[in-house]
Amino acid sequence: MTQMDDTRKQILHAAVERILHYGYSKTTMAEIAKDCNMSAGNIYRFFASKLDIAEAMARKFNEEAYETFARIADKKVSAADRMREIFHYELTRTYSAIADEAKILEVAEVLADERPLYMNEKLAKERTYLVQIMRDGMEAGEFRQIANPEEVAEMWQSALMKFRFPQLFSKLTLPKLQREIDGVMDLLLAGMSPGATQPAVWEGLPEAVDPHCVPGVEVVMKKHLNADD
Amino acid sequence: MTQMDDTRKQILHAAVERILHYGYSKTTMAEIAKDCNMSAGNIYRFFASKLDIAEAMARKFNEEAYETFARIADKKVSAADRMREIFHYELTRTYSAIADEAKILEVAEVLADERPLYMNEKLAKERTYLVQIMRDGMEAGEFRQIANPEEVAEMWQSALMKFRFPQLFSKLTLPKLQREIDGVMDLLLAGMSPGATQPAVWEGLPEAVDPHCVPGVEVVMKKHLNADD
DNA sequence: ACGCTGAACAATATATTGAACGTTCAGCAA
DNA sequence: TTGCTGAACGTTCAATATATTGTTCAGCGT
Repeated sequence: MTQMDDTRKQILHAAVERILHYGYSKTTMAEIAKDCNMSAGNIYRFFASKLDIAEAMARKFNEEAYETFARIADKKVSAADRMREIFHYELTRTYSAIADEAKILEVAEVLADERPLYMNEKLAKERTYLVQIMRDGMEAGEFRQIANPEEVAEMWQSALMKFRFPQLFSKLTLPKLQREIDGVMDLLLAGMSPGATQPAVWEGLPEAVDPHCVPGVEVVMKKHLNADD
Repeated sequence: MTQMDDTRKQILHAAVERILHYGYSKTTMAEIAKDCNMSAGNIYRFFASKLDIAEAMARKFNEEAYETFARIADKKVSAADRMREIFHYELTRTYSAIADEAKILEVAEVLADERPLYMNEKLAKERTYLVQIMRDGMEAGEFRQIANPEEVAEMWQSALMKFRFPQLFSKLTLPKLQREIDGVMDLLLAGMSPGATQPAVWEGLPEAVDPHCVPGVEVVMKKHLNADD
């Protein structure tokens, strides 16, 4: 049904055009429809909601990243450098995208708010590449043996969370962010080096039972958290 | 001038009482004043602003933490366990405080918003203890030699940022947060183990010049960022 | 002099209202 | 039947007016 697909693409194209120029909240379904010479109601035969248009926009934006991840993961350089390049690439890519097209930030914010599962999906997809690189590194003797690469990949993502939407989390400049992300990755990589010894299991406090258990979804707050130098 | 100090304490006490019950924005200077049998104007002889009362409240709350940090740093257990305990303690402490007194969250939010430098000060103070423990660990041969402990301490804080105000950043339960923070710390500690080799300096992309440079202050956003099964 | 009040002021928050918006769907057209 | 429209609905948004609040300070009492 290429007719349907074409119309979808047309709508998405018109929406991206407007959203990049006026922002997500300032572009209306009626305007997108007018750009496509159709009624607002008709858009709903192609997208279930305005949010779905934003998600499609993000998917398009991220496809490029997945391709790059795949290319980086297959590079013939050290696994450490590939790990670094993945996160460096993603940091620079999102930072510049937002710097160039400031209105993208609003889309990211809305999606982070309303589509947490999509964010999750993206993290999961990224992890497959991290795991692949880690296995390579283990095989090559560059990394120590890691029992649970999938879990360690999650820890990398956790430790590097604040670099994921640079302008949402901090007002640091790109060079500063790059130096900081490198610093963290230096430690993480050292922790995976062959000589590194996994620390003894820590007998922490007894696991507290949490009465305020809202399963599943992470939430992130807005505005200043700390300052720098 | 103990008279002055007493009045300050009285005001702070009344403010804390009200803020814990009604929240920061819902308690007015006039109400605090009435509780102290004085006029609102008089409060300003003891606190420069309402925000300063919130900051004093946080300082009081955090003093307890610094004492604990000092006690942990001097413990006769492995440096690794001390590092872990510092962050574990802080995570549990802030998590429970907010779980018990939900209104504290608003104070944290306001301060993070309006007093970034105070947050910074807190991080700097925490780092002195981290550095002390790291030096201990190096001396004991438990950690590898680290050229710049102050910088590595910053990287720890960066990697563990999301655990600092647990309920602001995520809706994960405390047990889940604890498992995740332990996972990240496992990696960081392995990276400081004597056998760990610091990765070769990474020749990253040429340092991009950032036109959107807002020096100094970090900003953090609100709401959902990702989800977790 | 000193400590404090309470009126006054500017800034912020709250309430209200009308318009605009996302979304649905009965019905028209092909 | 199928594809689409445009009116209708409930919600959200923006603008305005109103009230509260944080903050200041002239002046009063001690």
